[in-house]
Amino acid sequence: MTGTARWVLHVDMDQFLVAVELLRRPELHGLPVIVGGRGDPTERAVVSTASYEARERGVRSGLALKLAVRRCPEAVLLPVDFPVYEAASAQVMATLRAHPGVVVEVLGWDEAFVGVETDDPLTTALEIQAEVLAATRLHCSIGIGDTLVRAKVATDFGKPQGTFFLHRDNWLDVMGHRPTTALWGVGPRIGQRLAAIGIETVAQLAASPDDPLVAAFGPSTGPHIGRLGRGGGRAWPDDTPWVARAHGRETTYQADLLTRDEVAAALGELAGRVVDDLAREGRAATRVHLKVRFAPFFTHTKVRKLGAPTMDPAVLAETALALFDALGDDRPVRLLGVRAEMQPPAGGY
DNA sequence: TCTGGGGTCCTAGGACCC
DNA sequence: TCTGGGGTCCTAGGACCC
Repeated sequence: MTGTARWVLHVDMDQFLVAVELLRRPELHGLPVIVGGRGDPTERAVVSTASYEARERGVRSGLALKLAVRRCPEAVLLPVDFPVYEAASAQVMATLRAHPGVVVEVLGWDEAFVGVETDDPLTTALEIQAEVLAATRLHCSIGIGDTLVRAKVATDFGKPQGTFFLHRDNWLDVMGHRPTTALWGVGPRIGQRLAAIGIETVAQLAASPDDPLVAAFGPSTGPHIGRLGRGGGRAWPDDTPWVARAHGRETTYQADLLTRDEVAAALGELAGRVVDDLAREGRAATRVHLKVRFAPFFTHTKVRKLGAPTMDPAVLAETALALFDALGDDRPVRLLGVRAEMQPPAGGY
């Protein structure tokens, strides 16, 4: 037997929300299916997940439902059903943790990093795919890498229902010619700013010294982006239980809010829900954030430290309304959000 | 033409203190 | 009257992720 090594598997469920819906609606198999909002294309909402058939018609996550049905009029539209997906997700994660000798770091509803020590990570990946399928009747793709970033990026090349390897020896062969935005953690804005300093591709980023990156992005983000380009960074998952830093609630209103009274009532309702979330965990708020999107398109965020940590929804709502008034803007309100940062638990995060 | 709702982490710049 | 360096806290906002 050859020596074992540590590998990171990135397990990602295929078209997760749609796949869960197909379990209870098998007759929809092979059809363009879209899960989003309340399933009503006339409402303000976006696509959460589209089936592969719908993706072929140009429907993507984040696309407005109105536009999605215009692109794919024959699509079957389903409302988002959170409790069902949460239950399926819990089943998936429990299946991963049941594999002998693994360390599991959950990334979201439908994905997780799995650390394994083995001389044959591909066999482990195939075993995990089979175990998840047997337990949940759901398919997943698995990226295998020697770092978290490489495993995460690899998954897309394995979709659907496949696997893909990315490690230090093939990273630049596979990724070098691609735009920097192909990296996990490099979005359109950072991509633009990299291009402005002459870095267009992953290979160019990987070859860049830290200095210009620090100058452009700061002492922490700069070197971090450079590491992303080399596929470097953390090489082992962290299974420490997750502790929330903040809780927030936001709502897009189907009809814009036009008066201060409407805004006040909406803030009271949002603040009440935030307070419920905090109370459930026995946590105290330290700062309140208000997010407002005016019609059309303009987002404004305000932050204020509370005089004393509070879990009184009236105080939270008053604080948020004071912040709103301070904006001094009387345009129609399309979205409101209230978020509370929380005191760290004893012992810190 | 229309853009959800839940989060995380980082930076810039000003205030304030020693 | 003008001038420091360093540190910390706070506000406001940016960017990214699923």
